[in-house]
Amino acid sequence: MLSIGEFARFAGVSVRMLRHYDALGLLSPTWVDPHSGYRYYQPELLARADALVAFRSLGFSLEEVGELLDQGRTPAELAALLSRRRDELRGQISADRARLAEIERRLRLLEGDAMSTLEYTEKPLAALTLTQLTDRVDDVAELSQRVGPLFARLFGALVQAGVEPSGPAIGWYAADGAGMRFGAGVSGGPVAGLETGALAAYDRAVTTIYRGSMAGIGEAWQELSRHVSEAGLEFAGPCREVYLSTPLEEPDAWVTELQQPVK
Amino acid sequence: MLSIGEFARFAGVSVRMLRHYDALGLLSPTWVDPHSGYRYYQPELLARADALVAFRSLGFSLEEVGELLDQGRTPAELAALLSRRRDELRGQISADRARLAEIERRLRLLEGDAMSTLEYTEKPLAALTLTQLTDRVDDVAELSQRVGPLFARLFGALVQAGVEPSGPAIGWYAADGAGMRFGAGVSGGPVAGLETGALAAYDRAVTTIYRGSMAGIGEAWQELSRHVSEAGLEFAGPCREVYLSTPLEEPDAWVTELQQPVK
DNA sequence: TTGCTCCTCACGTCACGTGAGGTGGC
DNA sequence: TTGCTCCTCACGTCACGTGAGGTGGC
Repeated sequence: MLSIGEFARFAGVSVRMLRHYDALGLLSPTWVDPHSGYRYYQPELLARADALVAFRSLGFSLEEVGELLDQGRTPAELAALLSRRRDELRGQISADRARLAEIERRLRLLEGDAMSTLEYTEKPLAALTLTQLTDRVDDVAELSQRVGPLFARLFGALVQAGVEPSGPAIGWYAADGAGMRFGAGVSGGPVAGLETGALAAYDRAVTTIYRGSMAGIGEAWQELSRHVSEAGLEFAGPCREVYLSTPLEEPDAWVTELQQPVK
Repeated sequence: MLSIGEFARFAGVSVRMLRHYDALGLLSPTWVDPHSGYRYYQPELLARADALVAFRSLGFSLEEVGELLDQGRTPAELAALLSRRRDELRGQISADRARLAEIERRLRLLEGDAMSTLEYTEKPLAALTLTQLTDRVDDVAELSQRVGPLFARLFGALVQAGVEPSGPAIGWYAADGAGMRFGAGVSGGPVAGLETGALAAYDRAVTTIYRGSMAGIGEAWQELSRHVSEAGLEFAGPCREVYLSTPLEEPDAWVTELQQPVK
C-alpha cells in the first residue's frame, strides 16, 4: 500500500489533486485510517489514475472523466462522449486558426504602413428602434447624392420637434432588387413627421471604425468587404453606419463605425 | 452621451463587463454623475470598446489588452505582444491536433475490437531512489532469461533482511553499447547486500498498463514504441516497468505499467 | 406614481496552487 | 526526539454571469 505522497509520484499528479479526486469520488484510496485520516492506495489503482490523467489531458472536464471511468458505460456511450469532444476540438482548432490568421495580418500591417489601415472587430449587433426617414434608389450610383439630403431632412425635423438625440445618428442600407433601400435615423422616442422603424439583432457582425469624410466611406466599405470574404464569411443582412463623431466644421475628422452582419 | 445600457448595446458587451472594464481602468466612462454614480459614455469611446473586444476575442488577457490599448506603446512593443500570442496559438493548435488524433484513434478502437488494445497516458516521471540489484547483457536476446533471476535474488535479499516493501517492484532497462544494463529494485531505505541507485525524473513519459504474464511484455513494448513514433515523439531515457499487481499463482493476471521517457 | 435603469456588493464557476495551523508516524 | 509527511480548511486565480437589496430619472 502506498501513501498519498508515494502514489502521487507514481501517478504524476499532486497530492492536492489526489485529495480533490477523492472528494469528487473519482479516485478513492483503497483504505483510509479512521484515526489519522491518512489515505492509502493499492498500486493497482494506478491504472485508474493513468486513465484519469489521460482523459484530463484530452481536455475532458472532471465531470466527464467521471462518466468515462464509470464501468457501467456502454461502448456507444463512450463513443458519444468522445465524438462530442472531437467536435469541440475541431471547433476550437478552426477558431484558433482564424485568430492566428488575424494576428498574422496585424503583424504584417505593423511591419508595413500600418497606420492607414483599418482594424476589424467581430461582435453582436443589438436590435435598434429608430426614429427615421427612409428612401430608395433604383441605381446604386445615385446613392451618394441621396443620403446627405435625407439626413438633412431628418435633423430638420428633429430640431423642429425640439428633440436632442442622446445617441449617434445611424444609417442603414439594404439591397432591394437592382437598387437599394436606405434610412437615416436616431434612436429614441417617436417624433411627429418621422417614421418609427426597427433594425434586427444579429449574432455576428464585422465592424470597423472609419475616420474621414463621407467621400471616402465607399472605399472603406470595399476594404471591409474584402476582409469579410478573406475570412471566409458571408453577408447576412443590411449594413449600418453609426456616426460616432461628426463635428460640422471638420468633415475630414468624422468618426463612423461600419457594421456588416455576417455568418 | 450614452447611458451604460445604450453603450453596452452598441459595443456588444454586457453592462456588467463595462463596469468591470471601468474598475480595471481599461475603458472609463466620459463622465460619472457624482450624485447618482451613473456612468455616461461619448459615442467616440466605441472605437476603444471595439478594439478591446477585438483583442479579447483574439485571446489576450485583460491585462494584455490594457498594454495593447496603451497609447504609449511603440510598434515594436505591439509586435512583440502579437508575436507572443501568435506563438501561443500555434502551440495550442498543435496540442489540440494531437488531442484530436488521440480521440480519433480511441474512436476507431471502440468501433473495432477495442478491448484488447492498450491505452496510453502521458505524464511526468518522478525521480526514484531504489534499493536494487543491477546486471548487464551484451546481447539483448539474453535479457528475458536474466531479468527473472535478478528479481528472485532481490526478493531473497529483502526477505533475509526482514524488509517488506510498501510499494511496487520496479525494473529499468538502459541501452549500453550493443547490450543493455538493467536493474531490479524497490523503493525504500538501504538494505545490506543490495545497491542503492537513483532513477532520474523526466518531464514527459508515455505510459501504458499491461495486463498479462511477462511472456507478452515484449509485444507490449513494441506496441508502445509504435505509438511513440506515430505521435512524433522520441525516446528520451531508459524505460521502466512498475509491477502493480503480481499474484504469485496467477502470472497471467499480472498488472504492469510500462514507462518510456520521451521528448 | 409606475416601471425601468442604474448603483454596489457579493457569490458561483473550474481545476487547480499555495498557504496556515495542527497532528501522526518512523 | 527531530524532521517529514499527512490532515483539514480556506483563499487566490480569471473573466465573466447572476442575483440581492436599494436608489435615481423620466
